[in-house]
Formats: sequence, C-alpha cells, structure tokens
Amino acid sequence: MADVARLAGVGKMTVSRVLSGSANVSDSTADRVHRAIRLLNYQPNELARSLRSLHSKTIAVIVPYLYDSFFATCAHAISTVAKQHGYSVILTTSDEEHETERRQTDLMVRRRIDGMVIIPAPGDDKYLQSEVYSRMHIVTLDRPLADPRFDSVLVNNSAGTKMAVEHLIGHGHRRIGFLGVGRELYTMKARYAGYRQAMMRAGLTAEPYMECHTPEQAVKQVRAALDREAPLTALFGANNLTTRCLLHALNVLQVDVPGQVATAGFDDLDVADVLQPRLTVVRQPVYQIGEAAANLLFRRILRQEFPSTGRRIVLPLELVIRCSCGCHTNNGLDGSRKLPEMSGGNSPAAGVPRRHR
Amino acid sequence: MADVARLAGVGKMTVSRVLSGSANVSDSTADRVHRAIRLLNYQPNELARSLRSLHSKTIAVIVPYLYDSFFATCAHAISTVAKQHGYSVILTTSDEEHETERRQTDLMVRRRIDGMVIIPAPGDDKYLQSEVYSRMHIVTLDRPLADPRFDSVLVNNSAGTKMAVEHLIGHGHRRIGFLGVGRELYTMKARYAGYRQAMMRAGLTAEPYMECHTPEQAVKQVRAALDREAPLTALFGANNLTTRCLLHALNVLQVDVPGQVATAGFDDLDVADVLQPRLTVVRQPVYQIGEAAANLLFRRILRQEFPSTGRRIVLPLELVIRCSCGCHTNNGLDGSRKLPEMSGGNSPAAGVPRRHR
DNA sequence: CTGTTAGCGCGTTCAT
DNA sequence: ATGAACGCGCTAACAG
Repeated sequence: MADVARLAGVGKMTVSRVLSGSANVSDSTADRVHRAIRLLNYQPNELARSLRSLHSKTIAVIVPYLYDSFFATCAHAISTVAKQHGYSVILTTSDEEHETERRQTDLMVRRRIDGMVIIPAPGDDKYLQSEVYSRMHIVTLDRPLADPRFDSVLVNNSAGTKMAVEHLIGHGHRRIGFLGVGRELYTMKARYAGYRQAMMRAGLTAEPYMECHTPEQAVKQVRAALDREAPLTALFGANNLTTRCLLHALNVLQVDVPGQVATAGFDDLDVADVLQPRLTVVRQPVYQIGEAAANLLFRRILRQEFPSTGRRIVLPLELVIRCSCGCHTNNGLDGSRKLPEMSGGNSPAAGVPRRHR
Repeated sequence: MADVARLAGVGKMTVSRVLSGSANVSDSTADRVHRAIRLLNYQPNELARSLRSLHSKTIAVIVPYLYDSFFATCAHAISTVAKQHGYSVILTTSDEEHETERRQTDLMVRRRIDGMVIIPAPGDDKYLQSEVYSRMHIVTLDRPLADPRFDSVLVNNSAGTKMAVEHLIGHGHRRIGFLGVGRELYTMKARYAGYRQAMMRAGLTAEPYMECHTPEQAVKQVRAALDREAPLTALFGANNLTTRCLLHALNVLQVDVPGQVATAGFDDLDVADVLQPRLTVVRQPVYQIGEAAANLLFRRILRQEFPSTGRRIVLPLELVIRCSCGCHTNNGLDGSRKLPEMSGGNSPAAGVPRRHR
C-alpha cells in the first residue's frame, strides 16, 4: 500500500480512502491511485483489515461429514448465501466427534470469525456457554442445542416419521421395524419417537431400535427380522445412510419389495425414483434448511444482535409416495402429500442448480 | 494478551514465548502465565499472528459445486488432511463459472492464504499467470491447467472410458452412445476421446456427443436414440449426473436393461449395487484423489517450493463389472478389473469412514 | 531467562 | 481534499 501511495504521489491514507470508496477524494487523484493499483497488482491485505476492524468477514461451518449429501447440500446453501454477502466460509468437519468439534470451535474463536453455523456432534454442549462464545453468533442446523440463546433450523422429525409409518400402517402392516444410526443423535431420537407414536396410536407394539451403521450390519438385522416367528412386514430407514443399507440388505437377501417387505425412508435419495421399486420417502427441504440457517446467521451478524432467546425455524416435510410402500402410482408422476408447516415457514424454495463435471 | 501479561506479572513477550512453547522460560513463570490464560479465557488472535508471520495457516478449496458427491468427497479428504496439519480450509464454489472463480481466487490472495486446491471451471486460465499468484501454492484436481507450474491430480479419463466401452463392445454391441455434460470440460473431452478410440479400434462408428444436463433432456435423447432406424443398443454415461439422468430415462421409457440397452457409467454411485440391474461403472478413487492433492499442496507449502514444472499424479481407475452391461455376475460379489496404474501411484487408500445423522 | 523496541498493513482520529 | 500519527495483537531481533 505504501508502494501504491508513493507511485501515485499521495499518502497511504488517500489510497485507503480510494479503496473504501470514500467520497472525499478528488477524481484526478483517485484515478492516479487506481492506475498505481493496477500497475503494481496491489491487493489489499484482508488480514490487516480484519485485525483493525475486528471483524473478519468470515463465518465457519462445522458439519459432521461432508460426503453425506444432506450435509454437503446444506454447506452449499450456506456457502452461496455467504458469497452473496461477501463473506468467506471456513468449513470443517467434526467427524461426529465432540472433542474435534470443540477444538475446531476454539480455533474459530482464535480466528475471530464473525459467526458460525454448526451441526453439533453428540456430547456435552455446555462449553458453548463459555464467555468466549458470547461475542460470536451461532446458529445450529438439523440438531438443536439445549441453550436457548442460539438460533436453530429444524424439521419436525417425529411428525414426519409418524406420517410415513402411519402410511405403512394404512397398507395393513402391523409389524414394522425401525433402522437407525447413533441413538444418541437428536434426529434419531425424534424419529424413533415419531415411529413409536404412530405404532402405539394404532394399537401396535413398537419394535426395538435397530442399530445399523454398515451394509453388513443391515443384512444381519434384516435377516433376523425376517427369520423370526412373526416376521416384520415393513421396514423404515431413519436417514439416507440407513435406508441405503436397508436397500442393500433387501437386495442381498432377495426380498420382494413391497410384496414381502414394504419400505420407506427418511431423506430423499437422488436416485429414489429409479430404484426398483421406486422408494417412498419423507423428503426434507435440504437446500432451504441450509439457506434458512445462513439467513438467520447474517441477520444476527448485520444487526449485531445477541438475543437471550434465539429463533427456531421449523421447515416443512413432505411425504413422497412412490412404490416401495405398496402404493401403485404410475411410473411417471410422484404422488406427494405435504405435512402442514409447523412454524415460521421460510425460504424461497430455490431449486438447486444442475451440476456438471 | 496484555491483560494476561499484567495478571501474570510479566511482559507480553514472555506470554508470547509461553504460547509458542519456547524453551527459554522458567517453569514457575510459565505456570503463572498458564494460570492467567485460563483465568482470563485468553485466546490468541490468529489474525494478528498471521499478519505478523505472513502465513495464515489457511488453504482455500474451490470446487464447482458441493452437492456433487465427487467434489464433496474430495473436499472432505482435503479438509481431513488440512486438519492434520493444523490448517483451516476456506471452501468456496465457482458454480462452474469462470468469473466467480476469478473473483474467489482474488479474494483468497487478499486473505493471504498459503495455498489453494482448485478444480478449475472452464474458461481462460491465463489469469493465474499473474505475478499475484506467483507466491501462492496451487494444486489442481480432476482437471489440469495449461500452465505446467501447478501440481495436479488426475485419473486417466480416456483409458478408463475406453476400457468400459471395449467391455460393451465385447458384449457384441456395435451401436453405442455417449452421454455427457459440458463438452468444454476437460474430463468430458477426455472421456469422449476414449470412447471414440474404443469405437474406432473396433471398426465401429462413434456416435455424436449427446449433451444431457437434465433428466428430461435424457429422456428425449434416449427416446430418439431408440426410435431411429438402427437403434443404439448400449449407452455410456460420462459422469454420475449423466448416468443418473440416463437411468431415469431408461426407467421412464421402460427400457429393458441390459436386454434392449446395455448401460455403464463413469463414477461409482453409492447405490449402484442396489439398482436393478446392478450398474457397471468405471470407479474413481475419489477420496484418494482429494488426499493426493492435499498432500501435494502441503508438501509445497512446508518446503516452500515453487517449481517451474509441477508434479502430475495419475491415480488408477477400476472397472467394476456388475450387471447393467450384460454380464451375469452373481448378486453378492463385485467382479472388478483394475486398470494398470499410469504413473506415480500414491495414496494409502484410506477407507472413507461411515457417517451418521 | 526476561523485557524493550519495532513493524506486519491497515483504518480511525485529528490536523491541515 | 489530504496527510501524520497512533494502535489493532502479535513476534523477531536485540538488549540486559
């Protein structure tokens, strides 16, 4: 910057003014400065700016994993909104480990980021009460925290699951299984609760929670569920991983779907409609969830609000009825029923653009 | 930091020394400093450190999209390696637009990041020749740049495609179509070239490149390909998007696979083995690609090397033969043939861990 | 072993 | 309309 000033024959301050678009610079000098900038390929040092201004124009996003399409799409949405605001995004993964998450949030504090969107890993989240975080805007996604101070974006997991399970019950199924991962996860608890509710209201007995982290495990679980005296006749996958494992198992075991076992899952798969049979799912508005979280965050950042009670946005789910549940819709069209919105409906429902490679 | 120093009754310099683990501090004072740090919840300001030390311990990753599992998995790998080195990752998307990419790279220069992994969007990449980038380590992924200065990680797109198409030819197919996106993309060009080679060597005539960006477009393309006088009997999808569109079309048009049309694709789908029929694909070592790129980058960063000719790593592909090509493998096992490695084989083949939600 | 000085690049404050 | 001085928080280089 000193170089630019010298070349333009002005003081550093004038250069600074030109860069910030301050009005109090004569056109002629501004021009000279601009020329000097081009000539020297000068790029202002954002680090120094941040140090000075105490805000880094950076937010952090912490997700468990990035190769999960749900998280990746959320991250994409957040990144897109951030770009619109001229912010950069530091993205890190917690690998679903609490300690990693803590280390990363600490690092973000040291980096003086302006805010954070986080999908909390299971574990004690009291650490966020520390005064260290009191000056940092935080929004949670997918899983809320106990502390009411933080904004959060959610879907109604239990209601969505209930809806799907009731649909299966409507097909006459009485013994329905629930496959999930990590019982300690908020979403899993809520979805299993929805499953139980649906079963109990129909006078049926809920099956125990079936843990299923790998395809092999799913094969075992499904085999056991079918080999017993009163075999299950329907299975619900609690998220896209579980559902994929479930499909794998049904395939390996050569189970007829939906004849022998009906199936549905939470989370739409991008290939759900080319599967045989086409998969019935509870669909989340993934992109909109990320978008809503980012909007909440930037609202706080721009207004510098640190409320004692954050907002909670609950986005609507949709039951996409295809064939795996036993329905015989025609091959072309998706039947779908919307779940009534639970709360402040948000998000302009921007379609995710197509991608290439 | 001044507060910490005062509380500990020492100078700021001593605090700094304690933080950097410098040996020249007596245990007793170090202890007092540590106590003060804890008491005040002091977190060093990385911004100031970076300003001072001229390196930000941050790398940037620029991918076209994040909701593409290929890119997301690469990003995950890079992020994981970065974390091991204590680096943060600023992740941004170019949305496959050259201008966006340029703006983002410029921003990264201003942020004084230490290096960058980039999957270049199509367009004129001469801008990277600018002196501005001469002090920034750059590695490309998936698509190389003309400038030989940058390290790059690739697969042998043409050989992989050739292998798959030859396999289809081996099944007796003579009229095979190729569906791709964005012809201007490096990968698409290379894959189409491989397809043409395979066709020509077998004395067959290569079909024109079929552009296919949406499921609807695929339906049209496939319908046309089947309605003509000499209908195609096999179709190859040039990446996971195209392949999914292709599957959609075949499904909608109720085409018998592989009876009426055999199919194969580039990129493994995570549900490829539960599709009916199970999909034959050319599999890329996605995670390893990202990992290799990150390793190259950190090697340069740590050694501060700015070579005039970068390294190029070509990772091996694998033809995963399932059923959609016409093979009748048993349902449980994957037959697979490895493509001989083309160049410096790398990467410890770390399995991608499982994920939950 | 510890403190002092200076400067990383910028923007705010106050003069001019 | 422009410039000089100071400080954001930290550390390298020198004292002592």
